[in-house]
Amino acid sequence: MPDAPVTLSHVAREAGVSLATASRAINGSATRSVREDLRERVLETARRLGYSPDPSAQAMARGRTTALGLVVHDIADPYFSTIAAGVADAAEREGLIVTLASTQHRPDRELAFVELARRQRSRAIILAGSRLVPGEEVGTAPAGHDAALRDSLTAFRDAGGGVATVGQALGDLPVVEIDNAGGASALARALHDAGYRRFGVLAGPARLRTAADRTAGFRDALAALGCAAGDDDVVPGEFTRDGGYNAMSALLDRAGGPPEVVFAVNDVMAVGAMAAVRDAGLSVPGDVAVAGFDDIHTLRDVSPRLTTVRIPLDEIGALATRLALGRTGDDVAPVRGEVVLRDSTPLR
Amino acid sequence: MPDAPVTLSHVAREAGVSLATASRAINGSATRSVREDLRERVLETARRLGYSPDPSAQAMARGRTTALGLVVHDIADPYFSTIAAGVADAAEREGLIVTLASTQHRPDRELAFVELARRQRSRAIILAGSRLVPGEEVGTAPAGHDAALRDSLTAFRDAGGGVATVGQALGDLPVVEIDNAGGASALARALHDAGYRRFGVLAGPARLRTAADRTAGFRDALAALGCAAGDDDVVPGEFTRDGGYNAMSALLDRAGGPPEVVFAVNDVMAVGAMAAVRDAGLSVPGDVAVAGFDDIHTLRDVSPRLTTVRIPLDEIGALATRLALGRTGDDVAPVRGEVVLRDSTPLR
DNA sequence: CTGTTAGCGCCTTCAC
DNA sequence: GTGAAGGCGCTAACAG
Repeated sequence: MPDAPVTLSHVAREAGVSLATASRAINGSATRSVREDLRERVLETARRLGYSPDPSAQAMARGRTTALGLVVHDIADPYFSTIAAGVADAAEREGLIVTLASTQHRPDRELAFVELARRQRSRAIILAGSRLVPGEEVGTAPAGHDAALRDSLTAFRDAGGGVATVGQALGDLPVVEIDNAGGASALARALHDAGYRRFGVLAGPARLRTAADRTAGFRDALAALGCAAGDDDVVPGEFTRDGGYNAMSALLDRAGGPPEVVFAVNDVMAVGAMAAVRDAGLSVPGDVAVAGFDDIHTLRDVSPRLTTVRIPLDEIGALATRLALGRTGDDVAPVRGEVVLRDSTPLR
Repeated sequence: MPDAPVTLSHVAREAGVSLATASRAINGSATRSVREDLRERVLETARRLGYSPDPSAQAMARGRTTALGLVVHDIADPYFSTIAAGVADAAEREGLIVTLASTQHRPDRELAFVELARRQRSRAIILAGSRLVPGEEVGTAPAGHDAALRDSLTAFRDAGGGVATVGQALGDLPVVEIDNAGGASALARALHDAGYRRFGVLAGPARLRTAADRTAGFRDALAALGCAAGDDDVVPGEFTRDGGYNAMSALLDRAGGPPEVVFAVNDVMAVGAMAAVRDAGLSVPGDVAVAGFDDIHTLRDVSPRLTTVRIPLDEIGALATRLALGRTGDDVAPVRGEVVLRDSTPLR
């Protein structure tokens, strides 16, 4: 099976028709149509010759590609890989090719990839992962990063490209808006109902909106219930297993003993936190109860089973894809979390 | 910021040079070079006009793209997402764009994507995920599937494309060869050393080479030690959490009581298996010890901590990328597993 | 060293 | 309904 790239003109010649007819037969022009028998013949020889169109050539002729750019913070993180699975599936259904960028949490790479996708004339761009908290844009996040991203994506959109962000809105771009604050509030209330009164929070990275919103939602609800978590009970950390481990360790080392229950702002951190509790010779939930956020599928079976806020990550990818492609009426797709109480936070 | 795609000819005209010179200045042709002052001038106007080349046009003119195709069974599976992270990182370093295909375990989509990547003139293709066991290719796997895949990839390679497979070899294509059988054998010996004598195996899908190799490696080592697992003790199942859960449930329902230790051929199944044990009112490792394979990072903290065979998944992605790009001398990169004994299989 | 000229593979007016 | 011809943006021989 040698590789003499069979082109449209091969097919046309072989089928005894013109290039134009072959083209119209194979992807059905909007304006012109082709006589049935010719169409048949072209399709048949195309199949026989193993023809398939060159995406680059089509892209150039049409002025737009068939690519869908997906930008995530870290594809190894189950949060993102689950979303990516949804995107990949929906994109395949739409006949689009997914180009993936895993930025490893470096905002500059986020922007660089968006620019790349733009000049590649991608069909659409999906930007997953938290935006930044205004004013906290330091270090790896150049000031104005999100603004630059917004401008670039807006220009892309004005030029006819599809855009969707996942998490929180960026400008007035289409968004799958996750109710992080609301979910965390609901969790706080549920834990309060379960009898907990002394709370700790593993707050994640302060500069990430997602982490900040979950933390704020949780603390606000607690305050409303009259048992606010003090600042000492809120420990920042990375959005990772180790971040959760370290933050929980810090909380345990604190004078005054551990809180009754600790809310880690995502499941991955929660699992790290549980490990820290055990390594300290304590037990979950005996000594400290633990709750997370996301309901990551592969983490659902940790022991004790983890209380969390379920986010339909698998659907979010498909939703974002539809949104980016303008398949939905609205430009905002709200997604709510659902509190799932499990063994890691028994009634108290 | 409107989006009037500025092309090379705009830049050339504006800089007062020919199209060819502009092209050479911007990309640096291999053969020709450009006078310093002209180059300077072209680059400057390019920057000023916000020019950036159209990848599709370049692809067409050059006959090759800058895309790296990555094919996985399921990007939501941590095994693959970890590999993908490595690939994404290495590809970015090489200036390549990753196009992702998540086939959802459908072999036909695997082939379809490879063909797509070929006609797209991708720079390289990385095929991750298990090959099939010869003779077991039924159902969703048309007979000869792997052969077709091999032929297609070989043709791609002969035409100058880079190829790497991950897991086991496919024809004589470059491969990151994971020693699944050896790792499983070592695990069997380690468990035997730890005092276990009655073994069960959650064997995964019989048609997948990876699952079959791990199962065979484990059983062979046991046989050599004189305490072979009977066929009744080997239960097939899906390569997922639910697959592990169901297979373990079946094992527990069996007359004669559970084995002392159960080897699940991957960590995800092992976690499902643990859940099944608990749901049956038994404990791990008190009633049944459990071991897995892969050492998935996010699963490292399940309780009890999971004994497994560690595979350096994060490095494998980078390795496969280098291999596909011919950055390494050899065409075979062997990867061995390392047994990691943890709390889920205490000394007995 | 620079400019001119063909294409790359396909789509799409435009005539027929 | 069909074919011929031009052009998408860029590169790579070719001349000069």
